[in-house]
Amino acid sequence: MNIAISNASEKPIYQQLFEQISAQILKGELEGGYSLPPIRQAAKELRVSIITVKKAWEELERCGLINTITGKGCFVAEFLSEEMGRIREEMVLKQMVNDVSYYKSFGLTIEEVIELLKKAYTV
Amino acid sequence: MNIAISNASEKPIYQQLFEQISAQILKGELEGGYSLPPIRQAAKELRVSIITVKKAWEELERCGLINTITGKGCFVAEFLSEEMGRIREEMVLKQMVNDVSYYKSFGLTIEEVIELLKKAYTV
DNA sequence: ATAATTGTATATATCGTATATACACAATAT
DNA sequence: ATATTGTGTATATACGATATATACAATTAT
Repeated sequence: MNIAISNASEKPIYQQLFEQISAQILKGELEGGYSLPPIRQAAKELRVSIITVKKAWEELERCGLINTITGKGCFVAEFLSEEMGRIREEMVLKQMVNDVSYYKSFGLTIEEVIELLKKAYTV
Repeated sequence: MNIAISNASEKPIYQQLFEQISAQILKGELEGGYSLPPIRQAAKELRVSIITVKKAWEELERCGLINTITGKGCFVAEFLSEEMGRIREEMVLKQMVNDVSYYKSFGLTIEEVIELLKKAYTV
């Protein structure tokens, strides 16, 4: 499990977990059928409560990215690679629409936003 | 006062207020020296507690966008237009660096992000 | 002076996040 | 079969951020 939790981040821990795992799944880094670490192990490794891990796993389940079976474990769902690409864009776009409303409120044109974005991307 | 509060938004009310007012100031829509509405009036108009308004105004003060004088009111700070542009970019860029980390985590290149951004901008 | 208008401070309620601990289900060893 | 271990689940608690109402202090207008 390759996860970095930041306590400094304004994002809640379960959200950080969710985002990083879902990104790994949708990049194909975690194959379909692969078993996520048991929540106790993940919790211990990340020095976090099992409830927090569970909450993240629940979000993954809700998004159809994993299948949870009580007593067995949590398994990465199977996707065609084109499907993965679509879902990935969908998730990013959804967030982006939110983000963009903020940029727009400052009266920035899309050209200006793109210029700033290039800066932001290199940070 | 031209403000839209959404209770559905995941952003806290005071944050929405802060963002919208600061955008208006930095777009030059609210001129330097202009007096913001008294917190009670703003609170009544927006159907929100005066504490919530105060919290937003405090953030504006902290960012140097307004000057608060007890018993008198809150006044928009004076800026040169080039200064306004700089501050505006600064604020947007700061937020953008945050947003971009999410896009990056999905392994998207900057070109892909720009394409999605164009879509998001038209929504 | 005093009343009205402005921002400020204190105490309270509610909700989301995070936690520990006890519970229930499934697989495995005996 | 059944006891043990490993898995996810549910309940109760703590804490912090957000939002509120009400009382306080400073300024202005009369």
